[in-house]
Amino acid sequence: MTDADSFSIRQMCDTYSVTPRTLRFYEQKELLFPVRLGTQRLYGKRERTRLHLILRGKRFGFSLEDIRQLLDMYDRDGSNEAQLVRTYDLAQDRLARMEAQRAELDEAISELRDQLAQGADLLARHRAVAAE
Amino acid sequence: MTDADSFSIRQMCDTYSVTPRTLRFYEQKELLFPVRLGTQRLYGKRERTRLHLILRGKRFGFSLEDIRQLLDMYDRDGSNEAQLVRTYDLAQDRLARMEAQRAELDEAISELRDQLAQGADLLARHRAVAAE
DNA sequence: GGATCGCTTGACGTTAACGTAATGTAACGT
DNA sequence: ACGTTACATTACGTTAACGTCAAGCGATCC
Repeated sequence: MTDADSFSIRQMCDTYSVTPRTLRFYEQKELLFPVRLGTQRLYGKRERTRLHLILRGKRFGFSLEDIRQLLDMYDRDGSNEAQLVRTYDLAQDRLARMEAQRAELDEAISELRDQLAQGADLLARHRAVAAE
Repeated sequence: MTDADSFSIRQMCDTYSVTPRTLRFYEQKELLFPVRLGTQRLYGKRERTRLHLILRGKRFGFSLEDIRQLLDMYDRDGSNEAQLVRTYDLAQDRLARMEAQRAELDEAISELRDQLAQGADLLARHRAVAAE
């Protein structure tokens, strides 16, 4: 921790439960851009939130390439309007997809709940028979 | 459509937007078990709901192996109690994970919404400047 | 000053989830 | 009978996302 609040690669790995190889891989794929102190990597606040978003994206089944585009969206310059509008549209699209995903997830959850209720029922009857 | 409501492989592909290769692959991995009429595959109602669940699972980032175990859960015999209990526990575990995922998804959605609001703001100011 | 520790950079290996190409056969129209 | 269509099997190829292994550098501990 040379400077202010920078993490070493090890601290990152421990904090986020990933391997060094994974972090270097993400860097190579231009998902992360740690500062270099000599040869070492230093991960500031920005890189940490980025990693957070990456891992979350993965849990939702997005590919790293998808995620990279999402991340790019997060820190666009906003200097020219066309660019800005394009980014905005992209984000809206993404939002719509995530809301759809949530609807589906809700459906899946309630189905699973039914399934569980049936299972509990079956178990109860099974025990009733066994107890006679 | 030889019998009652069986789908051919092509009908399946068209209905669910997958390739024949994918269906055969799922069969090889024991996720689907179409009936054979001679050499042809016939997909009944059961196989169709299974495929539906498979595709949904994929969209949530589950691996095929994960999904296979889930599917097995759906049509267990329930003959012996130990088995039944194990299945029940597994399902509860799965439910917990999905609910966690939903919470995370909600978080991600509201973050994205904030992001969008900021974007709209930036755009508005950008235009205000340009209009003077 | 030698060993260890933590990090580095290649480079090749691995697994999942299919794609693709080659070849074969069963049914069907003409 | 023949060609086309629709399906089949077998087998090798591909991409993403890392794992693993080899070899080297820089600081630190003894």
